[in-house]
Amino acid sequence: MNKQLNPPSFRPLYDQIKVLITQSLIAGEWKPGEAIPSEIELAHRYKVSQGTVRKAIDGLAAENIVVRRQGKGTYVATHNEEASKLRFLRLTASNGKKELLQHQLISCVRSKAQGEVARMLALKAGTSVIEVKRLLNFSDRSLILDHIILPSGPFKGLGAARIEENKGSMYSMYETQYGIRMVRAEERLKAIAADKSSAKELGIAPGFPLLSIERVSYTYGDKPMEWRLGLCVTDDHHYVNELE
Amino acid sequence: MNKQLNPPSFRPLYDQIKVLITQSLIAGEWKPGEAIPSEIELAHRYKVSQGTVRKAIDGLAAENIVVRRQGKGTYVATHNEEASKLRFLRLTASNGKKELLQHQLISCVRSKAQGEVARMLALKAGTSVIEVKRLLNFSDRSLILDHIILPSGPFKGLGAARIEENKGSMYSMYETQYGIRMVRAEERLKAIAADKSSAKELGIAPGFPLLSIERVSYTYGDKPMEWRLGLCVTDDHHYVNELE
DNA sequence: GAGTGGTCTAGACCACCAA
DNA sequence: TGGTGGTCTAGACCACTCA
Repeated sequence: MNKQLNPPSFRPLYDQIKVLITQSLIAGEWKPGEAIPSEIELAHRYKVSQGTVRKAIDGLAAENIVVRRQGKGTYVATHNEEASKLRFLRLTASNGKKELLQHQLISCVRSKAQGEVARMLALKAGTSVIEVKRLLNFSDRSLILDHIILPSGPFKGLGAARIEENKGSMYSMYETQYGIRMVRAEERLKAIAADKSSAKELGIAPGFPLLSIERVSYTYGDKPMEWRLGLCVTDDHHYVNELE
Repeated sequence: MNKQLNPPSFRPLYDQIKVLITQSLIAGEWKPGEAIPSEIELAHRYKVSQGTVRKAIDGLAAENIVVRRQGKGTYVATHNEEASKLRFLRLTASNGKKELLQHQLISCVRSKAQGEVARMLALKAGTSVIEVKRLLNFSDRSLILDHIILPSGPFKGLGAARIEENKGSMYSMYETQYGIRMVRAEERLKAIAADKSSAKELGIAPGFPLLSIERVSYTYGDKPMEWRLGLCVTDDHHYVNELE
């Protein structure tokens, strides 16, 4: 009868709890790798039942923001563990063998955000950014030429030295040095022909087909924080994907 | 105390219910597009609480096997709806425009499964298969050269005529004509140079970089049912992917 | 208004982990 | 043995759809 015609959108309780927990995460109340309070504790804090907190945490776990460990507790997800360090790297050897991965820094300079990249990172054109170029070597063969662009505001002090210290594990470094955890990423793939300079860096012939992977990574609250273009040699490697 | 040392693996009730529902799905008790019984009804049937059935269905919904519609019921997912017809097609125009998609059949012949493809489809080498080649045209430009291989057992009677009848919507045809719904797929992407024959079909120069997408699709119970190799022209298109 | 899925609660019990 | 997450239940109530 006297209901609102357009109820300003119903919002489940567990969703609101999820937001509250996310805010604490952003505020740094619990850092990557640490445990968050138990479900019962959170239930008391937010004055809801354990089941509701549970459902909120389920959502965070589904988004890889948090990791549950039965019998132990719920932990803030991290890129530091060896297993999840390369979470976004989908390139594997076609023969299935494991490989040694090394990085080789080419350059790390400051510059200004421009055009498409500025737009994708939601920055005004001209904003100061850090631009990194590097090679990734798989078992001593250079297979990926990475071009990474970061807003220099949040990544103050990031330079060649820091990158080397962290052995090229960028996502791990973002977390430990800057408290910024990437939650998800969007990629656009296409096949291109290697231009002269890329060919030289990768040790292949110009015109060689390369898999171009453009990636934008997002942190909590869906804020874009990293743009990356990887050019990959895929003669004996491939990019794996699971469709559901 | 007197617990089993290696409890033959604990299996939650809702998981068992999920299996039971899946079996009914495989048996064809409810066909794609139809509604399955309500949660309460299923709860009675399996002698469990509604919450448990609910969790089972949650799992099926997460795997896109089933679709929930609040206030109406739960439906067996289908590829027939216009929206989900191209669920596995990730190629979009770089300018974001919508495009008209048409298929153009090149050939459809019977042959024998061999080597890698036989292995990926879990078929013995020499098993009879159906081999389809076709072009996909985006707004009048040929962009994908598809090579599809299907076991001929489950797809009896599949030929050029059937494909044309269904206007090239393969997944939709598998469902409506054979009751086979693809649940998930695995893809391997790489960049290659177009060979002579592919270049001719696609109307490009030999050596032009192509995005090669090899896909194996699985039906209920993780049974591989289709192998597919798509060669894509990506000069003004790209493959989109979301990493979580 | 009846029926369906969606939310929320409260409480019991199970499986896992660590001390 | 105690604490944590995981399962299961039973029941109340809410939001959506459709006749």
